[in-house]
Amino acid sequence: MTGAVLPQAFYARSALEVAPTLLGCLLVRRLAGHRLAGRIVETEAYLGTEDAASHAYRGPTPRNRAMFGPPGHAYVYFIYGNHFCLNVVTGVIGDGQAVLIRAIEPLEGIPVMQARRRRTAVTELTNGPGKLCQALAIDRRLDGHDLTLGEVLWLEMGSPPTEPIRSGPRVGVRGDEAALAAPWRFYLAGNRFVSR
DNA sequence: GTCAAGATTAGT
DNA sequence: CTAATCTTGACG
Repeated sequence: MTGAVLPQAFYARSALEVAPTLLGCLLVRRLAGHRLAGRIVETEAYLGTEDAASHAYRGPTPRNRAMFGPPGHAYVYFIYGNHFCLNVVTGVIGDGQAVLIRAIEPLEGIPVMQARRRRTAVTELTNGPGKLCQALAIDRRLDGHDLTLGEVLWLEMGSPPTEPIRSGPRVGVRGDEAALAAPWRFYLAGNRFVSR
């Protein structure tokens, strides 16, 4: 059903299954009475303690504790002194798996997003993990938030994407050779809101 | 306490 | 290509 809030069962699978399945789903933010929403066009899967590129690689810490919690919750972290990134936790408690939302196609509340990002052109509004968090006012306060409640921040079922799904190596990661080579980035081919 | 690195972005 | 910017986590 299009528009239905994604239930916990959706997230309770491997990040490698969830990441491509999220493409075409809606990311929705309720902010001061506005509904801000966009279609997910790019994701990356991060596994647990066996994935050298994952924040979960060295086990639980105060920062990544949400990753080891229940699926369907948000993991939001701060990076490079300026930016927040949004993940959805997948698998089962203790796995440390998550999917990074890297880009969305803005659909609803675009003027509000533009105001938050100093009138950025629509194509540059949410085509990156840090950019979409700024546009949707996602920060540390939403770390650990339950995305299945349908309040404040959640995901909804969308129409199946018309664009083909592509995959490739993850962007900007460090780690061993296996982590660098793993094709765990998923995106909609030809969509202009995919990051660059 | 100290320090290096970071799942990025904007600007030259 | 490089600077910005500051939190985190490892080490001691």
